[in-house]
Amino acid sequence: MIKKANVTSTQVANLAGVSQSTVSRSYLPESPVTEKTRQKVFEVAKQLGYQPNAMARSLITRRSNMVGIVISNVTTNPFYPEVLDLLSRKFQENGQKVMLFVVHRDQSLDDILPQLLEYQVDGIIITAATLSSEMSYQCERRGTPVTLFNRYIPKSNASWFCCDNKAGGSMVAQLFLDSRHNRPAYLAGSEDTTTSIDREKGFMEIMNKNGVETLREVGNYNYNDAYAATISLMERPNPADAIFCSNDIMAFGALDAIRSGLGLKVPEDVSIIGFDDIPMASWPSFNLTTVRQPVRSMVDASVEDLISRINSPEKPPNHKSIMGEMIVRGSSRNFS
Amino acid sequence: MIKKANVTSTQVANLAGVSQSTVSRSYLPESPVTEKTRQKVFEVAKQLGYQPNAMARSLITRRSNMVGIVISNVTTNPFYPEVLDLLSRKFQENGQKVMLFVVHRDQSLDDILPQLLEYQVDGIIITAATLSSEMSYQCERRGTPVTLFNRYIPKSNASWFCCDNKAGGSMVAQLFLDSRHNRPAYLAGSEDTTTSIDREKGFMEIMNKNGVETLREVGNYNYNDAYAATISLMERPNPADAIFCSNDIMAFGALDAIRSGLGLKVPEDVSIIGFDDIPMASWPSFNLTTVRQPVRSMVDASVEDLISRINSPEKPPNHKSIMGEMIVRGSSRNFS
DNA sequence: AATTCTATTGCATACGTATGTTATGTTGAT
DNA sequence: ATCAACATAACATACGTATGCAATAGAATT
Repeated sequence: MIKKANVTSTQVANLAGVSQSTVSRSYLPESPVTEKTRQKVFEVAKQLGYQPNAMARSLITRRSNMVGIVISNVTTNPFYPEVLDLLSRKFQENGQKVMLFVVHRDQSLDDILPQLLEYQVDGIIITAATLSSEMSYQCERRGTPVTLFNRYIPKSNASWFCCDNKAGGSMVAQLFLDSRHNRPAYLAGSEDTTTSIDREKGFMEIMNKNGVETLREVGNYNYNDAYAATISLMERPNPADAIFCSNDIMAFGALDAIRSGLGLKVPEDVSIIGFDDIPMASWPSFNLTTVRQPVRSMVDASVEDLISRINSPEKPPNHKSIMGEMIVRGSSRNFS
Repeated sequence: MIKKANVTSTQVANLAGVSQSTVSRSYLPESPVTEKTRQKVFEVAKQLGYQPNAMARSLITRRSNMVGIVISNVTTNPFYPEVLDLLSRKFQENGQKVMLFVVHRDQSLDDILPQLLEYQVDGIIITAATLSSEMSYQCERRGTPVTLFNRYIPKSNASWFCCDNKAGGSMVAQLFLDSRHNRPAYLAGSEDTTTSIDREKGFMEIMNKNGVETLREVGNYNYNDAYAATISLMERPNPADAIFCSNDIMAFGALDAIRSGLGLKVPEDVSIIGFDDIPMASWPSFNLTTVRQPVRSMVDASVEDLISRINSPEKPPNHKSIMGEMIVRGSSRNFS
């Protein structure tokens, strides 16, 4: 239960024959301390194994240099590990440590954000979950900026950076129409996510404009549900000839359902298009046509926004939708 | 640059007409404070939006309730997101916050661990990277326990919990022999990892014992290298009829190389066996025979070990190898 | 050599909480 | 009514650092 006592700046000071404040200043880059004394301090510090205590420092400076990342679906969708990887790398480059929370369906953000605030994080990035107005208010009151990644909330003072999901959905619809499909289907992700809602909106807008009737099923952004939904989509009397899956993982489920499950061919019998362009999409097994999310731009924008609002709390939140790119591969047919 | 001033326990105390220490004690479960005053304190706290400051608390208690997780390969191997998910969930259940570092090939642990120590983490879990003896010493000096996940280091005071990789390799070899393969190959992961080394050791031990000559290539634990290595393995005059891939992702690369790249059949022409049993392995596209790592047991053991050593720093480190399980699917042939 | 000025250093305090020790109030017994 | 005994609350201090201000030393100028 008893932890070893830490080496403190005072101990270093005593042994080096200087004051504690001089030790402290030795670690601040542009503090007025002679190179000679700084060297002496470092020497003693090394000898004692001294390292500044970030908690004590944060207490004084009111900056923890920690940001909170709230993420989910880390195991069900490879898109999120990639996001996490990029986010954390970018924060590290900016000298920010990352406090991570992986949330599950049974957890509420309202239980997690207070923990981040207790630990005085300088800012919070939230992806794959939504923010209650109560929590939004708590963060605002504390002056802790919040940035949403691929999510948005109508009335809040959070920033958000999204892929232009609606435009992405429209691009897919247009491609289906251009390649003469006439029985398209939308395979929705989780119904309560803005990503799935917006992709559907963009998709339907084009289909409606062209008077094309569209099928619909729900795959909840996971492989198994998508597999089942695809079977039911194809066993109708008048089955789909093109399926837009709201993410790549569902597209893989659809592919497997069609090929292994039903013995049909892609894209001859059905075209499949996904969303995300995760690395696996380019594997020969899948060779998936999909809308590539501009992950890097989205991450860069999110991190830069958060850091800039950390440094200038008076700045207003920012919002931006970034265009995705259609990556045409072999799972969608060209013409008929 | 100026952060809003926090609400402090002193402010709550003043408004509630009690002392600061009483406010503090109100938040400690079994402190002697009347229910009536505690309620009054909470009421005022809520009104002011007060929340205890975890940094100040840690400074006093010498416990941060934070653990460090160091991980890598988060984007290249779905096994690690799963590990991360389980680890972080388990720590959350135990009231520990997670400070995350995602390391890349160009980063050294020696730059990362000091940052964790600065932030006074109570303990550290390292996966997918190896620990220098210098850093091991630094952690020991600080009394910060370190637990390695699926890695081990001969001389150090770190705990470690691994899959029994050697036994796993032997199981695969035995299965190949039982099903009458006579031209086996080992597709290695990254050469400097104990996981790949041990799996190879177990595999080769059985093969040598039975006097079976074995091919070898390196796939560096990634899809693309494995794809290329498999091609070269199969284009020899006397190609392999069974490939043991040191993880599932490489097995997928091998599968794609054999089927899409070479137009051969699995398992008719070649049997493929992987290692990990990530969720994708059971997808119809792959239907991969593989050795399932006991992730949950490994995570449970690691977390419990770390927490117990946090609470009792005098405890010695623990080591354990946990048996994996052979999951037979369609990518390996039964008999010939 | 005396004086002024500047570059370093030391002193004292603050950050927000936890906790050992002392003081206060309350209860019950005599 | 007095006093002991106990349950609560207040007081004071410590955790390890950063930083404004005062003090000092050293250099530069006359």
